[in-house]
Amino acid sequence: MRRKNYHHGHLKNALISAGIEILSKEGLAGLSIRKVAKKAGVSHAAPYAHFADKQALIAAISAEGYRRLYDELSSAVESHRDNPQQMLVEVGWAYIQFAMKDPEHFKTMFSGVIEQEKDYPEFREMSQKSFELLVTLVRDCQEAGFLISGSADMVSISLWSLVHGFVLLLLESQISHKLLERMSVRTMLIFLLNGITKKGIEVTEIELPTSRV
Amino acid sequence: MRRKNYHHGHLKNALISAGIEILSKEGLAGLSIRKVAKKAGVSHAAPYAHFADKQALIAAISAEGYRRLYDELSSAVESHRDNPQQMLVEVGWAYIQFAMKDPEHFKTMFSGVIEQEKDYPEFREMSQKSFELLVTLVRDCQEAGFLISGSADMVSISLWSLVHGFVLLLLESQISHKLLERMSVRTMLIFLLNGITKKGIEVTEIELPTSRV
DNA sequence: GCACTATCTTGACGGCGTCAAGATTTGGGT
DNA sequence: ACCCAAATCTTGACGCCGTCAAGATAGTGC
Repeated sequence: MRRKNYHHGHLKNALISAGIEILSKEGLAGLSIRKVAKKAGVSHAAPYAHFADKQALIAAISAEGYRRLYDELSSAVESHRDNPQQMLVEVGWAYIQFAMKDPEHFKTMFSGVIEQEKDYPEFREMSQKSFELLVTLVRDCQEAGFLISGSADMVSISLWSLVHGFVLLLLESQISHKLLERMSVRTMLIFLLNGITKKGIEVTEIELPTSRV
Repeated sequence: MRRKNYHHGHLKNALISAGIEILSKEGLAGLSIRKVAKKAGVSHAAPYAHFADKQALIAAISAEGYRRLYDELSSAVESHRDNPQQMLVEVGWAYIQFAMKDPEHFKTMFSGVIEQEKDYPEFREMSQKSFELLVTLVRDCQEAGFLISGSADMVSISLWSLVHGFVLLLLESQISHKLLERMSVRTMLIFLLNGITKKGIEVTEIELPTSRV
């Protein structure tokens, strides 16, 4: 892991890791190639051996984010194979927790990359994988009969839009403070999901003041 | 309107206008104080007489965005005072059109400003006004009996999250191309809204290939 | 062991945000 | 009418930034 001589060895990954750290501490505006390079222990132009430009580094950081998000969503699915209804809640909850754990990384994934017609294949591939996971989940829920009917693609977009929009409004402090005092984020999620499920989802957990996020 | 002598006269507004133009053409990354100053015809440090730093300029640009968004939403409401159901659709549609007309400006409004504990009063005030417009609309729809029941605040957040998330995914090209070929954005909006209304919303307009957005 | 390629360093360029010092204008109080 | 304080704008400077070109160094295949 240490830098011995001229060559680093795993510089590309080191740069991505350093970038994620800086991003989460200082935000996208504070992320610079030179800082990333310094953190990885190389000179200021070394990153250009691995990334065409700053955009490409941000794309790689975003792709890594999608990889982590996919893992979180997957394990939420695995933990509730038997109960599609709870699975839906837990996947939504995992999405929200992922976003709140590292808001800057999450926001960058969805607003820092796509410009012009440049293509970042790994980026698009990982994002597609997550969406397919959601579509499968929706189909299960529809077969179980408690989710609204309609094209699974469109229902998936509904769910994704709903949770994605909600967490972004949350991160941008657009959800009123008063509301957040009365209700935990998880309860809000359940309210949101209840809106587009046929049968209501039970609020199984009593909301305690200490559990508020 | 012209620059005659030393003093500009309406520099603050000129800077905001210039900023919006640059933002919409070159994106947030391409927005610099120096470019804005040049476009307004003043020296590179002149903006500092009106804005504490770049953040403050971006906040002002965002606040102006909220002002315009509020106008759009208001006139959508005014046009359909008699029919709450259609009003809901048209307000959502106005939101989407606003975002698609100037994506960079819209995205900046929701992801460029809030950092640390800084407060930009006009920014928050305009955003709150728009939300209150939505809450009023929701109450009307609930009284008309076709929107799901529950706290008007929470239902408003549901609707806002849904449409906001959807349009952001759209702008970030996260909605699959195949889907967009089969369905217009307006039809998708109606599908989304159908999910959380009691009675379905009629798709009154036949979707023609040429009307696809 | 040699040539080729990938990787990394050094140095330079213009653009950036920001600040300090000074010039110019405006406006209120007398 | 005048003066002075405040507001507004210019000029010049600083360090940081993204990027590129030239060159140094290390690994790789023959």
